[in-house]
Amino acid sequence: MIRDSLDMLEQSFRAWSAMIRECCMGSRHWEGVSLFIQKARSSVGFRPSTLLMAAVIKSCSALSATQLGKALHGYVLKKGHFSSLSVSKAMLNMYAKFRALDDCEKLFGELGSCDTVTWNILLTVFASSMKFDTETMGLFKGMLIPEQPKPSPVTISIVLPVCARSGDLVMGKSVHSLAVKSGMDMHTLVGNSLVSFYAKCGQVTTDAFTVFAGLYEKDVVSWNAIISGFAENGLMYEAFRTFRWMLRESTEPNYTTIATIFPICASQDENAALFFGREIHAFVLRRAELSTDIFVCNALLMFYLRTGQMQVVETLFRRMQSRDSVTWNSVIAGCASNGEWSTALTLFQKFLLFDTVTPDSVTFVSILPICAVLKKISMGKQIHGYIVQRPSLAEDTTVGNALVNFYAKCDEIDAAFQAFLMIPQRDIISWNSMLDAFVNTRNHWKFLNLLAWMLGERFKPDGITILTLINFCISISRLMSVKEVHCYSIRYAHILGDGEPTIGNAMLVAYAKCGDMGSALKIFQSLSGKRNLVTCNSIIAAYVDSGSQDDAYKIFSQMHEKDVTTWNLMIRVYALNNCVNEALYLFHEFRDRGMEPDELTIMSLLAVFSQMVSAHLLRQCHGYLVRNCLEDVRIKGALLDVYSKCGSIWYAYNLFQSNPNKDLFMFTAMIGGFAMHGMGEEALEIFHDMIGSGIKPDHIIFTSVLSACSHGGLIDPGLEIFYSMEKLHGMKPKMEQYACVVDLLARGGRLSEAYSFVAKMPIKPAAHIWGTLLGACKSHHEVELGRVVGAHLFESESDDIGNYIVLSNLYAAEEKWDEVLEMRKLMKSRDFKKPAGCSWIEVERRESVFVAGDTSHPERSLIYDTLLAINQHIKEKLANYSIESAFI
DNA sequence: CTAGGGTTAG
Repeated sequence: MIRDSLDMLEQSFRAWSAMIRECCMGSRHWEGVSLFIQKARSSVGFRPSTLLMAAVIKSCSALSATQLGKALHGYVLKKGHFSSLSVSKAMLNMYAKFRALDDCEKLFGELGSCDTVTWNILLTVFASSMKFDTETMGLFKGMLIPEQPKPSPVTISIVLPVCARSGDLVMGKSVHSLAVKSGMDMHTLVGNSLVSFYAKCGQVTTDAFTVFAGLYEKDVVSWNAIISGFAENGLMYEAFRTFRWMLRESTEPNYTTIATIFPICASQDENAALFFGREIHAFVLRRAELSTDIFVCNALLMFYLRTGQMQVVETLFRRMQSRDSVTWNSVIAGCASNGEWSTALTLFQKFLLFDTVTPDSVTFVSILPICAVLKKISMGKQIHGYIVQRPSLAEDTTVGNALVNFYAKCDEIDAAFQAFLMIPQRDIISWNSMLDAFVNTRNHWKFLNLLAWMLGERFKPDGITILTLINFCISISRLMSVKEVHCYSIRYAHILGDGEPTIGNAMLVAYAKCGDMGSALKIFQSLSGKRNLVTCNSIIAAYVDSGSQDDAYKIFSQMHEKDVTTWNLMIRVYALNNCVNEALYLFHEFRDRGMEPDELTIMSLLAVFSQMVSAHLLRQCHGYLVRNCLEDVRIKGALLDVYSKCGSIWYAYNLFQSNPNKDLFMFTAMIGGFAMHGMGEEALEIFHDMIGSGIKPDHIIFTSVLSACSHGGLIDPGLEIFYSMEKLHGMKPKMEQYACVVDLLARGGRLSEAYSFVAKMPIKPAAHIWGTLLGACKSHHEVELGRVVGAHLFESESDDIGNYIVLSNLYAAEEKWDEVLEMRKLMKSRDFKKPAGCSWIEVERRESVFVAGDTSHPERSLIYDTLLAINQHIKEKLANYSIESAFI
């Protein structure tokens, strides 16, 4: 009776075991594991076989169920009847898949005896974590001791990629010789790994090809390895040739071959890319097993994305039978790099609703920059919330980096730093991103602290860190720091190292911006062999900033390739130096070459029009802007500014009023316009409107509004505004604002008040402030104060000749001839000469220039007669009107 | 245990 029951139980156990094994082997992992747990819990006498246990552990590993895995481990230890190595190996594999390094090592240590496969598994775990390359190689060396199991071809193929990614050619070669000694080098697997290894170390044409050519039996992997080796080293032609050779040898390409050869096509120039790409597309279509393969379809998609053929992409994407996360990620990223950001976002939302595949780390790394570009801040935060809930995403370094950059680009520097702190394993990109964010937000101390922390953590700065450091130097504009970074990068071969001139370019810009043109030029010369467009544009920009128009033009004329930036710079320097004709001529040449102006071109052009005071050209330009939709707020601000400079203040005001979303620039330009036209009341009114609408004022707009007050004679309202700067807006006035107040008081005749204001200034008054005061003394006939102010002025060694003349004229007007003589002597001793007054006019495309005292113009008698007549006319008119009414 | 796809800093 009992015996029968036991038999029945035994039979039932056997049936259960069979069922569970069937599930596990048939990829019905969840079912298998659930059944197992159910049985193990309910039946005390259940003794699963070693084979069954191994199968269940494998399923658990396939399910990525970490907790369940640990429970199974506990169960195995408790039961203790599993003698075979296969259970331990399955367990090791499981922990390997979970990336649980410690558990793996512990388990490995507990194993009494182990075989090569066990070693291989442990090696795989170490090799897969990227951080333990030295440890992996140490482990491998431990295997070479005589009593340990011999390395197999698989072992070699595990350690060689480790050597490759740490760039350790010597180590790889010793692995190679080990393989030769043990006769494994003819093994295809070993050969393939060697080909990949040598190719990754830049030795494709030599070592890699020798190994490849010597392979006794080449499989499709061998071909793929050498083809991608050529491709990685930029040898596209060789890659293609080998691909054709492969077809001739009648080796059937597989999905990897296609996925390798397609990106090569895309990297060719446009025509070649499409030619080769379509050829391979056709090749794929002829083979059913390739055209339905998701790898191949993804490669196809990526090819058409990279060549910008969005129509084809759409069709392919729609027709794909199954899509995986790579499909979605490629299309999302591809749309973004083709500038179709909103499409990318829509696709992402569709992906979230797509239930069979879920977004992974790459999805978020791609989508966060798009949120930043489109300023979808709340969406980015929602995504952050989604990430936080999933440890596999939250612990991913690349996702963390993307979050840091997202917050940094959205001006949420604190959130960016929080995200940075949350990254468990920071890499060089994490540090560089955070450093860059601190530079861009001018958090100089935080930047320095972070840099110190980074170096303390033994992170070696790379080229991008250097670029960030250079930007920091520019930001604090300290020449000594630039030199320090320069020395550092020389020591670490960042400048002379690789072929890229990027760091040299940045260094050039930094020297120029810190005022050391000599060093900037030296860098430019040292880059001679590898200058690119950016190098030339940078040196031109440096010349433009220092006003050296001729030097800029010398570089400009020697450049065989120019982009919009090049032209913009050259047009700008002409505009800055009042060379309006050259600027316009250059602009026409630019247009004749079929190039399209951008915002910066227009800004330079507007500066030209404001020099020319040509409302007519300005209206033409305005028309062009409207037709080409080039109307961002900054351009509108500039347009408004130039309209008012050309005297069309009501045109400017209309433009201002018609703009529904006015920003600080708009208000600044409008107030500046009113200031220029002496319309202080109007300026004040819109300034108060602006404050009321919640826009935060900056130093520049205070300068504008103060100068409006001073030109409009609104002394007390001006003073009130000045004091509100610190009281209401918490801003410390700078030299410009002090100068405005001095002008305000002096112009209004409150000279002694102006003088005591200057005397009480918390910063040392600049020479031009004394100059302003002196000018006012002249207009208000204040000789005594003029003398005092003059003393201050010449003490500060001003080289502005205007001041000497003003003071001299002041003395002259009061008939103080001795002092006049004194001034002339002083001017002579300082070797000043007054430049001749000059004016010019353009009539029917011909320019006429007039210099004081010059009578060389062919039509001078007509001109001077007309001038006389006009003067007469004005005098008659003025007799009838007050001066004020003439300006209304 | 073995080649191989998509992403982030300038």
